[in-house]
Amino acid sequence: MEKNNVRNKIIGQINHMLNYRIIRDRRFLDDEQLIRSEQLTVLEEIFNANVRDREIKEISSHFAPILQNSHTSHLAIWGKTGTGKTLTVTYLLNLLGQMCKEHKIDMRYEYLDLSTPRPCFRALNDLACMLNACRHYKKGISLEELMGRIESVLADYKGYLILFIDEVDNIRRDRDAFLSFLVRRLPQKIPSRLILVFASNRLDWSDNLDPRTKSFLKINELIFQPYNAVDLQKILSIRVEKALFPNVVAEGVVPKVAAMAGKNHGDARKAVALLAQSAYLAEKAGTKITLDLVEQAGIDIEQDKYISMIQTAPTQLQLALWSAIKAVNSSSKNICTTGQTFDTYIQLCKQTSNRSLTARAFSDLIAELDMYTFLRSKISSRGRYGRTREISIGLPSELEKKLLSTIQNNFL
DNA sequence: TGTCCACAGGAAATACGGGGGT
DNA sequence: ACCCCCGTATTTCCTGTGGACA
Repeated sequence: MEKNNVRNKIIGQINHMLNYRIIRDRRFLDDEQLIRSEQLTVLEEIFNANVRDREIKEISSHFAPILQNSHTSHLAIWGKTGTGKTLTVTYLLNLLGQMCKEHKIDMRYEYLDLSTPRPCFRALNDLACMLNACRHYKKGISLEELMGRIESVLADYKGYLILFIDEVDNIRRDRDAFLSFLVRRLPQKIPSRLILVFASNRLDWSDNLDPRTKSFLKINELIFQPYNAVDLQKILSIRVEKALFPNVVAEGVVPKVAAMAGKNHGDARKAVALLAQSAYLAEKAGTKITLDLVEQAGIDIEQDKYISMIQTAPTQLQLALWSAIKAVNSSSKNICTTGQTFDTYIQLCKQTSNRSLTARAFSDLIAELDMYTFLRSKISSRGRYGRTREISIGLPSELEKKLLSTIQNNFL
């Protein structure tokens, strides 16, 4: 009996799902899953919708001289994440590559992705690998040696060499060494005509640079503005068309998604993520994508952000949040002081056999949690009862519970 | 008006750890 | 393999502070 019930339920659910399919091709809701050529197709459609016109114009006119066999300067690109720097430049350089082929001009282009921070050594090593100069080394090879190898593989190449360095500001430590190699040394050692393209999401990345290096970079600057709501709508419509079945999107959904993403940072990736989550919810609920679902998706994403942030946070920060939640909940007024929280923290450290930090360090942790809005803390003076932070948790209780259980799981 | 609470938060000292040089 | 160096995390030490209370 029981079994049959379950069976029927499952079958019913599956049938229901089949009738209410929303997502046709999930991959188009997540760029990571698209292969290069598909990414470029999507991008082409976006460009066709007149998005990023100004930037495209600038970049192409910057590189145009190559086709007449004359030289052009380096290029620095600035823009926040999700403004399409990487894709746009990659696309244009590919195109340029084809055009050069047609014009029988030697052009080679390499893309160095520094989206995860790494020291000078790694960056150079990666660059060398891309140029087929050597394999990956952990260590045991000097910077000098690496540079030498890079130079020697390029020794015979006389055409244009375009190096696109993405997220330059991610080089820790001797950024100067890396850059001055690229900017000052490399051009002198190799016969090719070197054009550097730097991308970064910090406007000030070139500020604390060796002035000599800086002056060698006769840099042309180009700024990618965040997408506005209109651009985002165009981008989203393309995704809707590719990823979803027809007629599953309610009136006004796309503008709403665009508006929500635009209000934040104009980050296209976030907009697409929001659409994806809405679609997922709709499929689960067996309805069209409605405005309410978009709203819910926004909340989900927001909450996920908190949870993944705390999950990847250092253990001490997790403990601090745990103790803050615990202390606040056990207090009568839902407010407690730094001292109370710290006491709770010490207990928790004992329980979970973790080393505990000093009150001073703990106070910094609280400040950090406050900064990331995991909690509220405001300094208040209680006269002879001292001066302290009044700590309270400002999160929705559902999220608070989720956070708490995530943290606790980490300490099992 | 002075005292004193219970911390905040700055500065300097010190511990730590990973990676480079030899 | 070993040592050194440097950036970061944490500790130590310290000065500052607003208002209740006597």
